[in-house]
Amino acid sequence: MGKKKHKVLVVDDEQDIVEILRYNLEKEGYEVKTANDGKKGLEIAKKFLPELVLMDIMMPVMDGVESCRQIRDIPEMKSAYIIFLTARAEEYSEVAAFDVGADDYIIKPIKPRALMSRINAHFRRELKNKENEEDIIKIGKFIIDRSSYTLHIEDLQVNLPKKEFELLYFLAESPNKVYGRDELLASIWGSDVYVLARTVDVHIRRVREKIGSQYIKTVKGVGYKFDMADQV
Amino acid sequence: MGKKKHKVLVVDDEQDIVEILRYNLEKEGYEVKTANDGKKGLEIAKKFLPELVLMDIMMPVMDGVESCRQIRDIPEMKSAYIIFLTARAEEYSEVAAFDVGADDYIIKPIKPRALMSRINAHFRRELKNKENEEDIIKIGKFIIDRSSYTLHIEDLQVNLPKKEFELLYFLAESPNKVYGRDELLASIWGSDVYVLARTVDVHIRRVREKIGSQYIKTVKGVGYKFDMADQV
DNA sequence: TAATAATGTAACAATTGGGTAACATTAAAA
DNA sequence: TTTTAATGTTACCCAATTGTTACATTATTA
Repeated sequence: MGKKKHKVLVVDDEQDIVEILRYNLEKEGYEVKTANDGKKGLEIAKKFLPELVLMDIMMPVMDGVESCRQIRDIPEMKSAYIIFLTARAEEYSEVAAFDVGADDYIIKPIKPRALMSRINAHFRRELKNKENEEDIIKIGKFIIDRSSYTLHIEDLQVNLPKKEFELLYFLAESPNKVYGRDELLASIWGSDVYVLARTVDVHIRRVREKIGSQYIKTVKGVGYKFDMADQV
Repeated sequence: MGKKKHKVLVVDDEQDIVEILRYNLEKEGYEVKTANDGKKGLEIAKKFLPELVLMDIMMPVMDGVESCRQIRDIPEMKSAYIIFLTARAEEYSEVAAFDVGADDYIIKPIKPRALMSRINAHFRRELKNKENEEDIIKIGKFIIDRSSYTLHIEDLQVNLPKKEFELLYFLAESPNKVYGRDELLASIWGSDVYVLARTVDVHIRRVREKIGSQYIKTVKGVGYKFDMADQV
C-alpha cells in the first residue's frame, strides 16, 4: 500500500527555480505540479487542490498576492499552507502577503535542504493535529468539534457551554434517532446524579436558541432527536 | 532574564565612525566588538563569531574585500551577514564586494538611524527564516521558539519563564484543542510530580498577562485552549 | 369543542468553576 | 551567603452555567 503523497503546487516565473523545487520535492516524495504565473497557478490550484503552495510574489500576468487571495477563496483551499518566495528587495509586500492569507514566507535565494526540512516539519505537525479529527461531526451546515468544544455553523464559530455542547454532540452523533429524557440524562449527566427530567427541556431550548429551532425536533411523549429531514 | 544579544563586529579605520556605530548598536541592545583594520577584524571574527559584520572597504593593513573573503572561510561565519561601508568614490568595488561574499553595502556618510533600522530589519527576517524550523511554532502574530525559549509577538521579544513558556508552547502546538488541567499537568509538569490542578490556572493567568488575555480561552468544566478563532 | 397532557419559555435560585491576589516555597543568580 | 526570580498554594470573590419552578402555549384526544 503506497502512502498517499502530499500535493504541492509550485508557482514561479523563473523556470530554474521551479525545476529545483520540483526535483527536491519529488525526491522527498511529494506530488508536484507547477505553473509559471499566478493566473495559471490559480487554475491548477482549482483542480489539483494542493495542500501546500509555494508561490513567488513577483510574477507576470497575475502576481502572487492576488493569486493567493483568489486561491484562498476556493473552499477546499481554505486550510492549505501557502508559502511565499520573495526576493530581498520585495520586503514591502510582507504585510500584504499575510493579509491575503499566506502562512509563511521565505527569502531567496532558496536553500533547498532547509526548505525541505521546513516543509516536512509542516506536514508532520499537520499529521499530529489530524488525530483530533475523530472527534468531529460534520452534519449539514454544522461542524461539531469535541476536541475544541466548538460548534461551527457555516463560517461562524459558536461557543456552547459544556452541557449544551454535549447534548448537541450526543444527539448529532445519531441523527434522527429519538432519545427519551431519561436516556439523555443518563448519558450526558450520568446515571448517578439526580436532576429533573424537565431540565433536559430547558437545555434543549438553550441549544435551539443558538443553532436555530428547526434542527432539534420534539417527538411528543417520547423525547428529542437531531433531525436532518429538511436540510441539504 | 535578559534577552540574548546579537553579536556585531564593526571594522573601520576611522575611529569616529567606529564609536558612532558602537554607541548606536549598543543602544539598540547589540553586543559589539570593534577593530580598526581588516587583519584585526579577521582575528576578532574568528573568536567572536559575530552574526553581523559592518566593514569599511578602504582600510590599512588589510582591506575590507580581502578581510571579508577570509572571514567567509571561517566555517561558523558562512551564514553571517556582512555589510560593507563604502565612500561614494569607491563604488567600483561593488562587484568585488559581492564576489567575496558580502550581503549588502551602504554608502557613507552613515545615517545611524537608517542603518539601525536596516540592521534591526535584518535580524527580524533572520528570525522568521530560521533554519532550525523544528522547534518553532509560528501562529498568528506569535513566533514561539523552543530552542531559545523565547516568544516574539510581532517585533517584540518576550521572555517567559520555563513553565509558562512550555504551557504556551504545548497549547500552541495544537491550536484550538482543549486540554484539561490533568492533561496539562501530565504533559508539562510530568505525571510523577504532584501539584494541584489549580496551579495550571495561575500559570495560564501569568501567560495571559504577557501575551494578552484573548488568546488562551477557558472552556469551563473542561480546560484551556489556544484559540485562533478571532485572529487573522 | 373542551379537557388534558406535553412541551416551550422565562424568571429565578443554586452551584460550580475559574479569576485573582497574596502569600509560601523553592530554585537560581549575584 | 544574600538576593532575586520562578513556581506552587491558598482563600476569597465573582460570574457563567446549570437546575428548578411557575406559567404559557401547543398538541392530543374525547
